[in-house]
Amino acid sequence: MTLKPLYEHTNCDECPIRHRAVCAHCEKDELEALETIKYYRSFEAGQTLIWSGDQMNFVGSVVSGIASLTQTMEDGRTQMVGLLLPSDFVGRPGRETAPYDVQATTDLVMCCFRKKPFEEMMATTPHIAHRLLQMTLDELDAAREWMLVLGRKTAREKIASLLSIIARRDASVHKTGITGQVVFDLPLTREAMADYLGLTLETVSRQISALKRDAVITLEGKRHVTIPDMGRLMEEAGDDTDGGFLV
Amino acid sequence: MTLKPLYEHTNCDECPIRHRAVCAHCEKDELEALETIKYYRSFEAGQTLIWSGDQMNFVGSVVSGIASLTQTMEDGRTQMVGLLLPSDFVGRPGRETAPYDVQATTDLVMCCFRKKPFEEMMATTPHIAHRLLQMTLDELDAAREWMLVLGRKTAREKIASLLSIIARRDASVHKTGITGQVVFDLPLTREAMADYLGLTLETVSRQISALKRDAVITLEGKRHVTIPDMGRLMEEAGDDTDGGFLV
DNA sequence: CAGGTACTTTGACCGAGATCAAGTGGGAAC
DNA sequence: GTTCCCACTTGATCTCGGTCAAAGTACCTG
Repeated sequence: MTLKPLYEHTNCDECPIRHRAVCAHCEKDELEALETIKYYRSFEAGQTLIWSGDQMNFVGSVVSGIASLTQTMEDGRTQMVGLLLPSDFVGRPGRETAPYDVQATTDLVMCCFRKKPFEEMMATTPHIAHRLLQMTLDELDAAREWMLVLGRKTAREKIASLLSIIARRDASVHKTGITGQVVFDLPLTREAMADYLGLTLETVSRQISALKRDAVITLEGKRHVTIPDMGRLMEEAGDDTDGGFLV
Repeated sequence: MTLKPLYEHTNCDECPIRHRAVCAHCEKDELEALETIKYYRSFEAGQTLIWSGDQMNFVGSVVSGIASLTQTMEDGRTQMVGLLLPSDFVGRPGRETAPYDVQATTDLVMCCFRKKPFEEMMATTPHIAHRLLQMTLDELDAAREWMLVLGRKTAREKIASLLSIIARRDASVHKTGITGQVVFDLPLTREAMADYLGLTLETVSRQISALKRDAVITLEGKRHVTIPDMGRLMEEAGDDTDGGFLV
């Protein structure tokens, strides 16, 4: 259970998520103020950072890795309600307790701020509050997109939707286009995908096999995915293909 | 198609949603500034205020009635992704085009602001921006709550969840407790409920009949609902009953 | 009052996805 | 190498909710 520090930078200038995180619009002096209240934490894959109902005493940004927000019913049924990628924000200023479990889906590094000082900064630093509003509105859009997926799409469309989102995000990070073929590693287990999509892991597995059989995707091992034709995948996802990819 | 003005007030002091809307935290002078850019509009039940993809040239608050946000796939499958009650905010500052259809589910009165001036005010009026952030975070929570409903609950639990939410909101508006029996009118058609819950209208109808048969609810006519025991309904919804009702 | 329209209910049947139950494969520990 | 473990795959069967179809009900209009 030894946690090696996976991060090499300690100041914001070298921060890989600097341009997208809550602090994106901060001026030099604001950034310096933030530096005084920030600290890094690492988590191992599978760890729960925060339990639903817990006191939240920090907020922060995902620096690397993936975190997920999960809701669980008494009988054990679980639904993932958020997938937090690098630069995404964790925590809710102005609220005492966490409404969901927050888990490290992969090994994870977070840039944390103690909650109180951060809230105080928000009040005095419009750039932070404004950026947080933008990010929250984006998350709300993403959540509503998922409501369509959960409520109305078939299992096959759900899988295709998830793959297409991961592929597009990956392409945008690596700055490769999304016209030709896209290659990436699935950062989620079949079970995590099932929890995200409101399916069982068996159905996830079956549908991935079906997409492979129909040459919509290619698999090397269980996790390494190649999408030969993004347009085809988007069709399978039931999305409008007439241009205009969001994000 | 004559639209009678359903609102009687024109200044913010008498506004019924004054204490909950975006303008809730505004000082007198800020309110006066808002008054100069605001105007009221009425819509009839069924009307579409904004089509997905449209230019949005106003934002605003629901004063009375109910509006809904809807996403539609090419083949006609639709999913409601937001239910906007009085005081809820419509529109997204900083974005050009609407991501969803906005429809009047009942007759509707909106307090509108032209978008440009409103965005300018937001930049100069921290009370508005801050309130909007709060409201957006609340909506995000609500959206995530719905993701659990859509992804993991049974048809019966879905209906019970919807009824419980409407009942609790109604109780909070009328300031009646939620311990004894709760009485309200369903503001949605069976089809709208189906679109909200990711079901068909037949299933909605059947499950409502079943809840009636099992004495979880009582119906007078199609829309007038009595909940004899809120605790029982919450159990049927699969929610934690151990206290702590949100909102 | 007759007829129309919009909303709702109910029935019969079917199929996508859940459930239950074996397997398979690959990496790590011994 | 062998064993264990865990993530994953695949098969057989069942079931909840969807689909198709037919009535029923309330309200509005002429």
